[in-house]
Amino acid sequence: MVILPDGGERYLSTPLFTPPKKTEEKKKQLWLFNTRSKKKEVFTPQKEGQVTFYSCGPTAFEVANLALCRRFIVSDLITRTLEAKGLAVDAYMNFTDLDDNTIAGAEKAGKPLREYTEGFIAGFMEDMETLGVKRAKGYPKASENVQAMIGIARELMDKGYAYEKHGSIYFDISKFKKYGRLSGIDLSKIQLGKTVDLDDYEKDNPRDFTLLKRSTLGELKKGIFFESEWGNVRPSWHVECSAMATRNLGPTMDIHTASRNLLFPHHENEIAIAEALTGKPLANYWLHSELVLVDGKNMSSDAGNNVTLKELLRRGYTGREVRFMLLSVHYRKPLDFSYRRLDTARTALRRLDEFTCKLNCLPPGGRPHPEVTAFVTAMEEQFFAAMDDDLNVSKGMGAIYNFLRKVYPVLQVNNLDRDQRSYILETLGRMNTILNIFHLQGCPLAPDVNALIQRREQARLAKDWQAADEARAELARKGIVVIDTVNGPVWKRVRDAE
RNA sequence: GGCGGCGUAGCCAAGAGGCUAAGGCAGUGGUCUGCAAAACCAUUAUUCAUCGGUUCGAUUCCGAUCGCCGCCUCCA
Repeated sequence: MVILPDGGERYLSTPLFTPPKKTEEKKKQLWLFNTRSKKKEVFTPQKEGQVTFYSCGPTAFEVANLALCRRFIVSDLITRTLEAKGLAVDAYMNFTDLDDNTIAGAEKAGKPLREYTEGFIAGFMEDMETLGVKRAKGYPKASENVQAMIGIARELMDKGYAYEKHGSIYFDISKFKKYGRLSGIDLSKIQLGKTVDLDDYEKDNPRDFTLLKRSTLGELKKGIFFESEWGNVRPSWHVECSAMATRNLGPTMDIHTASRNLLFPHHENEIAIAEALTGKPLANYWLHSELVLVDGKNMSSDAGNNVTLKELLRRGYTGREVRFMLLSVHYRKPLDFSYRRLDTARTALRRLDEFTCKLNCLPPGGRPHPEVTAFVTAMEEQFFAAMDDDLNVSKGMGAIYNFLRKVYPVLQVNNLDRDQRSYILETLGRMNTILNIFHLQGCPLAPDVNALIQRREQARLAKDWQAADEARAELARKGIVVIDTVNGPVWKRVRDAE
């Protein structure tokens, strides 16, 4: 329930506050696009009030690029939206620290595997922090769950879903009838060997995938191997995710998410492994975010058009600006990255900051505006309705900008009282639990800064422009910009650290 | 070849069978201002890739065409 600063008598009679109960309930449901059904579905967790959530994590062998960042910002968006609805989210995200890439990378870097991957994991966590991504409950690592993976292979062998060949264990796709349902792939029409050098494998059927890979000589020498009844092996990516997801969240999780490019074959294989064992769906809702492009082409290190978050930070952009840019396109649409786009996000964000800053700096003594409270309520309603509609951030931002346009002129002439001001800030705060892009904290005036601002004001009153400009220059040296408004000066930091 | 997706103003981006096709950025005009910077206000698509069809009515549904993107069991 909304707390109305003036007691709300005036507004309680408006239609905003008297919607029929039923439609209100209906509106509050969260609709998510489920890849499995290719439709928006009402989200209902298995256990009331609780959500189990798994997100395919990064491989610890390269610095996170924007495509990866987007994936986790979307997963953060989902988590935060669920939490804003009062649900407790059990979120897990894995680290793939044991696979061809990490082993090859460590080899090339001349480092022990663990030391090599730990470096990337630490860098990744740093990136998530700068992007304002909430921490998951757990971050399982593939290398620390190998016994469970070997156990899965054993069980699949027992159930007749897997076979051994030359020391490697493969999953027999022909035994799993539901294979391909999530991605809608028709195995008989697939072009074999399109991206795989089939000569490297000894599978019965090229469509089968690896569960455990026989260790190579090089791996044995480095101690990267795990003993099993079939000899020394290491697990494949697919069995890793399957094991870590079910181990932490049970046979069926509410939501499994990652980006589109993992849909096939990875998620299909993950499902085959898990469901062959349990007979239960691996996840009730599959959510896939779209890719990040550069000039219309998929961003990847292979394509040579990689842009990392760290590179953007080096260029002076903030994590917040990157987050805002990545958030501003619907998650199921590709996002074409460009610096122009990032600059646009920066400008838009600056305008939002300007608003909250002015709101915070507003001198007391304003008079209540008759319509503002209704504007705020409308914005909040529209915003959360947009989020409930498959996380439509663009639409939600539209509600915010519309609000801004109505309220700015009011703010401009200080026609807001204290209660209205805090009502706006509280509402933005609620929306910010999802967006995490607003700067809502007040402008605490450091005494020396305050003194300078006062000195400048005195000088301006006395029309001593030279002294006024000196004070402004002094403030600039401290990284403070003063903006003169009809309500007096407003100040802000040139660059907010975050 | 198979599967999936996209094409809305200079750029970005929502939308949905019929109410003025949200909003952002840039542009233009104005207000404010000692200067400066910023900000605020106003304004910018007879039209939604093209061509057909369904319909009283489609940009929204269906079909075709053109263009672009992703995936097709290396790895992630």
